[in-house]
Amino acid sequence: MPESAPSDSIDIGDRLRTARTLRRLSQRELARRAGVTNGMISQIEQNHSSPSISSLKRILDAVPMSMAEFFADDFTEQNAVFFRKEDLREINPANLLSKTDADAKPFSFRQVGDARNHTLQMLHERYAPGADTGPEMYSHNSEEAGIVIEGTIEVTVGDRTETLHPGDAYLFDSRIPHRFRNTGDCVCVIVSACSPPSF
Amino acid sequence: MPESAPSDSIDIGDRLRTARTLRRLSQRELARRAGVTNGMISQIEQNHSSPSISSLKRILDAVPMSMAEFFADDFTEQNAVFFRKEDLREINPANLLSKTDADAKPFSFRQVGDARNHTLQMLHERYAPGADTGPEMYSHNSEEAGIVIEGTIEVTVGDRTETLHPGDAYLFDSRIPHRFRNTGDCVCVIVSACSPPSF
DNA sequence: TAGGCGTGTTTAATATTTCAATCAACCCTG
DNA sequence: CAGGGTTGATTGAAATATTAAACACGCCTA
Repeated sequence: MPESAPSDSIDIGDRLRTARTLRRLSQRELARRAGVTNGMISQIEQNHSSPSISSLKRILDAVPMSMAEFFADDFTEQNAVFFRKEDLREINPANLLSKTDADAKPFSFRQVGDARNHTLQMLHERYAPGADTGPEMYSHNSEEAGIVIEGTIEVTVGDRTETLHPGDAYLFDSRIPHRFRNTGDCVCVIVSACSPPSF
Repeated sequence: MPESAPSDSIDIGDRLRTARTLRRLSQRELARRAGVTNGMISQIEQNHSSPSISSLKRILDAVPMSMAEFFADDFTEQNAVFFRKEDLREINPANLLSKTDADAKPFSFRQVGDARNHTLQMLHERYAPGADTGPEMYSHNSEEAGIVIEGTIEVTVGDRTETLHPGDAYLFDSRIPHRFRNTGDCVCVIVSACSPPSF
């Protein structure tokens, strides 16, 4: 009757409990959906029994969560729901090596969570006055959208150009060449989303 | 006594057998390393029993393979060792949308396998005459190296510039700005490696 | 405070996995 | 062809997972 998982083994119990509580399911509710007993869920979560693959599969299907997700190394991070401002990760490659603060750079793209684990990528973007992404050669096969929060930005998509102000928004197929230019004299902030992720 | 895995379930048996034979292990050898019986391996591979997590973990540790790898969706591809020329995937974003053959483009980067699953990325690169990556803004935190196979290429790393000929090679920290230009009049082919992967 | 409803946990019975041993087939080599 | 090596598959006994039901606790309301 193992009480806690040995160090070289995965703590199945903890993982299952985390997965379950993240979805705000009770043991009974999850058990009902999975077609197993609540007692079994309890035993597994306490590492009092090591479920068979078929059992774990049925349970995870009810969460729902894939086996691959369940056993992924960065389990908790991958399932995070809330992110503090300072936890948004800068993904503009040009900013990564520099010691100077990203705020001093022409643009900064801060990503919510880790897009590699999701089909939706959300960015907090910041364009300094004069910043210009240039004609975008990188045309990922996605859709992207955004809303201007602060400042103004000139957006070019295909042959159409508009200057957007706070509250304005855009939505287009990423395959169309696109370009962002801050033609104003103050910082522009945008919240954008892209699906599937482009980085 | 289930004979074959139902469609909504994972074929554990097949996966384990694939993992085992990929490493050229016999059921008995794997069993010995894992500290289980060969009969058990046999039963699992035939889907005559659904192993407990702890058992599967012990077995996979002996392969060795992580649970996450085992349950990854692209199981066989991820463990591929040999790749035919035509299976190298183009990763130059500018080439992906175009219907015209990548060979007509200024550059083509063909990746061996899927770098996302590895810490080493190898590319078969092709530069048309006049092709120029431009001053590389993307400075990933990696090391990269390459050998020129065919043609000539002018490589700039930091403040040093050299023109390399077949057989010549380079090795540098990717954080240093770098640029590749084909100043010759014929195609240049390079085999390069990068670790960790940059795309 | 009693009663109902919600948790998660425990327990004895049952179903399944796992072990140890055996079986059957194949490939060598003498 | 016999003998010893390998391989993977099978079988009844032992160990373990899973079930169904009871248990214990907290929370609300009458």
